[in-house]
Amino acid sequence: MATDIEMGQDGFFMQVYQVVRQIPEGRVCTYGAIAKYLGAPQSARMVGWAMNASHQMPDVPAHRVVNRQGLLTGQHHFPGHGLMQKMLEAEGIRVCDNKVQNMAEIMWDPQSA
DNA sequence: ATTCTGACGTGGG
DNA sequence: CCCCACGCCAGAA
Repeated sequence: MATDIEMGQDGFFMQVYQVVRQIPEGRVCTYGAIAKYLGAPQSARMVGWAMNASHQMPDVPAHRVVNRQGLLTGQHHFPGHGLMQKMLEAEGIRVCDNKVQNMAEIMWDPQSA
């Protein structure tokens, strides 16, 4: 029934959540990488939109999802100020000025998983 | 119903 | 370097 989240494997959102959930600790992923992995490289926006609803999803480390530049674009959506960066740094991720420094090294690609 | 915006990415000027 | 437009889909006004 559609009263609740009936998005199973057919739901684009759900697919995004599952991918994000698989992001290992200390690693980050990009919206585009997820979108591309799902076969929608042009729908990176939807990935971000899905993340917006991710707060109803358990074990969805949205803080590990950054944009192509490695910028913590979703930082403003997190409770508290600078929480996202703090969480990333807590995992050993080097962040500076709201941007992941060694992003290329910690970049986790679902396709490679 | 229409219009705009949005946690993006790519391409063109 | 900066600015603009397109695509993609969903949600809010």
